Formats: sequence, structure tokens, C-alpha cells
Amino acid sequence: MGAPTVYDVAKRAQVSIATVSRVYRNPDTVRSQTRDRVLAVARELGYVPSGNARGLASRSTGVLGLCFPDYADPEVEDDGAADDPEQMLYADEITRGMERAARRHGYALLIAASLAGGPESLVAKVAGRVDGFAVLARTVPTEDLEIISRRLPVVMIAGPREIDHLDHLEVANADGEYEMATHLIRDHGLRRLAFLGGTTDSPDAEARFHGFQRACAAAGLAVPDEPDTRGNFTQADGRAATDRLLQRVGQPPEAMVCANDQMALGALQALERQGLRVPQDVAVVGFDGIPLGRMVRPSLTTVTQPMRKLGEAAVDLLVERLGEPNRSPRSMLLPVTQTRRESCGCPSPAPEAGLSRLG
Amino acid sequence: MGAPTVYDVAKRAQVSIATVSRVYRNPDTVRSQTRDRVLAVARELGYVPSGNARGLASRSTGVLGLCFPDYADPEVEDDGAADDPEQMLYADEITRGMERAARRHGYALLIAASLAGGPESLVAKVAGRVDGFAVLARTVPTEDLEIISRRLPVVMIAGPREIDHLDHLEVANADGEYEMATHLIRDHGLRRLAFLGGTTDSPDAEARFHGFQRACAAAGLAVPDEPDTRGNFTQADGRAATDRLLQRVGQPPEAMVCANDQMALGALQALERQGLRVPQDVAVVGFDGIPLGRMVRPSLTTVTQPMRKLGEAAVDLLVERLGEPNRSPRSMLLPVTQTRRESCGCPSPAPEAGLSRLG
DNA sequence: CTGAAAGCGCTAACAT
DNA sequence: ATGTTAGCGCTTTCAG
Repeated sequence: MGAPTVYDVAKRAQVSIATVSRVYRNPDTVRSQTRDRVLAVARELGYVPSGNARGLASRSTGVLGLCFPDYADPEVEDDGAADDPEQMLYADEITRGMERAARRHGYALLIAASLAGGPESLVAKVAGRVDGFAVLARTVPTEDLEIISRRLPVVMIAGPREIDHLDHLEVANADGEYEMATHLIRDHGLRRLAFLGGTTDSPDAEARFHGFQRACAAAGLAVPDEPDTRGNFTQADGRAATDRLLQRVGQPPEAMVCANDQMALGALQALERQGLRVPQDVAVVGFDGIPLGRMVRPSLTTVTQPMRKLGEAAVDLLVERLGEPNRSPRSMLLPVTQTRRESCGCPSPAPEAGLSRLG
Repeated sequence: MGAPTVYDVAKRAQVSIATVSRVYRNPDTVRSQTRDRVLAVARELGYVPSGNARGLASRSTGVLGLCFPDYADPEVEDDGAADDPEQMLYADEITRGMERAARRHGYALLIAASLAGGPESLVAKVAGRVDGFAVLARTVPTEDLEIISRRLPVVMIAGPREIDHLDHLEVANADGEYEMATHLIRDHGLRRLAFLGGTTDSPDAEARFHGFQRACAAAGLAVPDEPDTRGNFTQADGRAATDRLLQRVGQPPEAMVCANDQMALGALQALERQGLRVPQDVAVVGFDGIPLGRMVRPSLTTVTQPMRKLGEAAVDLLVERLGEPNRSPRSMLLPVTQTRRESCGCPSPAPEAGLSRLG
């Protein structure tokens, strides 16, 4: 009881398999009478063309891929908030942007997030099934990427230009953090700033720290060599890192600049638990612009990335390169915006959404 | 300059293609010495297994699919809010739930939204590349589904049980709307309610209307045969339908019960433009629970669907059936919740998110 | 406009 | 442990 194939349809419709194929690929090259007969038989038999066979024979799939790391905060998954749309994070927004853009270009999107187990399998899984794909930084070992990108268009999102012949997309991490830190120093008059960094293998987090350093230097403050503390980007890490920081001797900082929003949220929690008020005692700022940041109290001041646009740009680059495989590698830097809310000491912003914005 | 294949690797590593294949599928069945040699050659050559060939030969892909209609409100896409996460709609939440669940089960997710052009191609595209897939109601012609589902596990989300041998998922539309309408009537003392319906081909919208009718009946009010006006689910439709309603002779209704949130948002705009205050002059309620509903002013009272759970349940059903192909079709009804905000006349709720909820 | 035939790259028995 | 041999279902010249 295997699924019907071109052969079954061909036989039943009294034509060759080539004709069946044509009916689906170039309907116009088949006499309409023949075509109708084939189509009729096809539905009668429940024939569905095999995408795999098609891809194999034609060397193209009409599918674009996206690989991203398993960013999910475990604690977020487990509690009752699992159904809260506000939890949506970085990768989801990029997915969304890519899906939209892919659709416009007539492509479907294959999404794969790495999970415990070989990352090898992750890329292989995707790479073998798409015409090209995007990778979020730190998802795939550079070496694997190096190999695969020799065979397939790959665009690297939000990482360093690890491989120089890849198309590459990034946001203005350093400049964005520079501007944010400068805001804290100049507009709020803060001087003792602490930086809650990410892991050293994250180029984005490092770039943000560099921006922070530059701001300190520009303001004539001491320039730290290293972040005051680090975490692995989750809320839990942010809490832990903040606790560690507070336990150190000396007074708490006047401001905490966090490498991403999730850790900033964790910092908010840790500070609250220590009885410190934000922003009166300590200002807190994040980076990313996740939706949850605007819902918490105090609402989170942050540097907002154009996440959706990243996804769209990735698809655009992919499609471009598919059309022109030998074009020289292209790199784009997308701008970020400053989102000033309560946690830095700025006044609570006016309602951010209202009917006026809807139409 | 074709991509290297098993043959190239086999020749260079002095083994047969079968061995190369084994190295990737069952590494343990190959002597480690041989394996290392093959792997070395593979990376040297830049070999990446073809997912298509694999799928063809093994009849399984490790990919699950999702088809949904192109719900996007055009006006939402076009304006500057394109990067606003609050715009996220129904299908996106389901996507998210499916992606998460698929990942847990070791599957990747293929997403395809219909676009102008043959829906035929949409299903074919997905169906031929996945081990099973989910379809949002009204995305794919029933006839096509009927055919495809004979060959592949399909779960239908949020539609009627159009095809009785399909696994099927829906939410408590009628009960949810019944409860909402009853709230308006009993708790707010409203009596002249108008229903802004969807298109007649949407079973969800119709079910909601039935729930509305039941509430009217239960309260001893006149029971309408038909929605007072209808729209095609977008904000623009909601505005237009509301304008039409208001232009009709007679006084405006005391409440507008809308078949979905987007139209309710449109209704809010139309009422505002007519100088009517919500909820003082007219109460407005929606259905779905899209994020934007909580950001608008007045915030939207609505019946919230467990969208993410729908996605997860879809994957679970798919995986179950993949494991047990002949299991009898299963149908699940997911509960909805009442979300009372300002637009029905309830007091503005306490801040919905705070640190307390985060850990 | 239609048919014949040669693959596309891999997996899966079945041998050895 | 490894090799041989068939396909998997379709696209694609090349003929006719």
C-alpha cells in the first residue's frame, strides 16, 4: 500500500511518467485534454508528488532554513506562563521575520533549534534539505559552517565574521551600548557602573562590553578590563550574577548594564530581593528589546534590536545569493534604537500603544 | 563542481558507499579506525549528506509541517509598526508552540503560509517533505486534505471535523462566547448586544455566534438568526463592519461582541471616530487573546485561546499517530479563558506582569 | 506534444 | 565489519 507515484498515475492515465511530471511542473506544455486526464487520475489515486524525489532530481527545494540555539529559559518553559506571548524571545522574532520574508519570495521555512545531542546532526539535517540557510551565532561549530558554506548559501546572523566568505548580518552592538552607557552617565549623573557580561564566546556580548568601555573612557571614568560579573544569558544567570556582585565587599553600583534583557530581568529580581529599589538605588538596563521588558515593573530600559528586520534581511541576502552565487560576500550592519523606560530612571513613558497607532 | 557525494567520499577513503552511509546512520557498526578515516575525508571534501536523497531512500524526513493561511493584516505590515512584537497574531503563536514541541520530539518544523497563487502548491510543497503536518482551518481545500490525509498523518487545528478520520483540535468557541456574552448581560446589565461575525465559512466564527445566541436565549433576550454584521477578520473589516452597523437607523448597540480580536480592534477605532466612548457608550469584546489587545486603550476584553498549547497538542497528536498509524482518530477540545479588561466596562486590571511572576 | 532513458544521492537488505 | 545491489520517485535531456 505504498503511496501512489508518477508511475501509477501514468499507467492509469495512459501516458508516460514524463507527462505526469510535466503536468505539475509546466502545465502549459501539455495538451489540456491530456492534462485534465492526468489530474483526474491523480486525485482519484490520492497522488501527492514527493518533495524529496523532486528535490533530489532537480537539486533545489524551495525551502530556506534557520538554525538557532536552544535559548529558552528553562524556568520560563516550566511555569504557568508558558502560554504568555510576552515571553517571546530573540530567536522567535527572527523566525517571524524570516517566515514573512520567505513567504514573499515563495519559499517555505525550515526551522531547527539545536538540542542536547550532536549539533552536527542539526546542521546536517537542515543543510541537506534547503536551498540556503541562516544561522544564529554560536549555534553551529565554525568548522562545520566552513564546510557547509562551500556548498550552500549561508548567512550568519549576529555573530562575528567568523568565516570571511559568508554573507553576514549584525547589529550595532558596541555603538548601541556606548550610547546607553553614556545616557546613564551624562543624563542620570551615574558614575559607578557595573557591567553584567555574557559568556566570552559571544561576540555580541563582548562587543557590547567594548561599547561600555568606550563610554567609560569618554566620560573620564575608570575603564574596566573585564565585565564585573558574567552569566549565560538567562534570567537565572542574571539573578545569580547579580547576587554574586552584591555579595562582594563595597557598596553596590549605581547602575547595572546587562549584556541582554533576560539577564537584566534577573538582575531586577535579585535587586528586589535584596531590598534595593530600581532605579532609585540602582539603575538597570538591558539589551535586545524583548517584549517582556515593557511589561515588568519597573519597565526595562534597553537597547532595542531590529529583530524582525534581521530575519527579513537574512532571507533577502539568501535569495540574492541564490540568484547570483558568485557575488562577493556581503555584510550588513543594522542599527539599534534606545528604548528608555523606567529602570534607568527616566520617567514612565506615555502608553506605548493606543488606537492612534492602529490605523 | 557538483557537491561531493557518498561516492566521492567512499573512493577517497577506500571504502564502499555503504560504509560511508553507515558512518552517518549507525556509527557503531563501523570500526572506529574506518570511521575516522571516512569522517576525515568527508570534512576534507566538504561532504554534506543530502536530506532529499535520504528521505527518498528511507521514506522519512524527521520534519513536521504546518500550513496556515495568510492572516496578516495588510495595514499592519505596511506601517512603521512592522517591527513591533505586539503585532503577533494567532498563527505565530501556534507556530511557536509547534516549534517548541517539535524540538522536544527531535523534529524540525517546516512552515508554509499560503499566498496568492494555487493553494494546491502549498500543500503539495509541504506534504511531500514532511512526515506529517498540521493545518489551520480554511487553509487547504477539504478535497485536497482528504486526499493527502490518506497518505500522511494530518491534524486539523481549529476547524470543524471536516474529515472524520483526521485527528482534530479545537477550542471551546461556543462555550467561551456564551460565557462572555453572559458576563456582558448579567454583570454589566447590557441588553442590546450586536454581534460582529466572521465569514460564513469559518466554523470557529460560527461556533462563537452560536454561543452568543445561547447566551441571549438564556437571558431571555431576542435571539438573532444572523450576526448583525460580518467581516473577514481583519482590523479594516472590523472598522468597515462597525461603520455599516452604526449607519443603520436606530440607536447604537450597548455592546459589540466581535468574532475575533482584530475585528474588535477595528470596531474600537470606528467607534472612536464616531465619537462614541468605549465602554461607557458601547462595550466591545473580542475573541483570541492577541497580545495587542492588552496594549490598546481601552484594553480589550476578550476570550483567550490557548494558542501555544494548540501548537503543542498538534505536534503531540502527530507524533503519537506516527508511532501508531492505525490508532483511531482523536479529537481534543482545549479550554479558553475569559480575559476581562477595560473595553467591557470592567475596572482596569492590575498590572498584568510584574517581577513577582518572573521567578 | 509526448515518450524513453539516464540519473539525482542515499538507504537497506543481502552477501561476504 | 564491509561490500553489492537494488531501488526510492522525480526531473530532464534527447528523440520522435
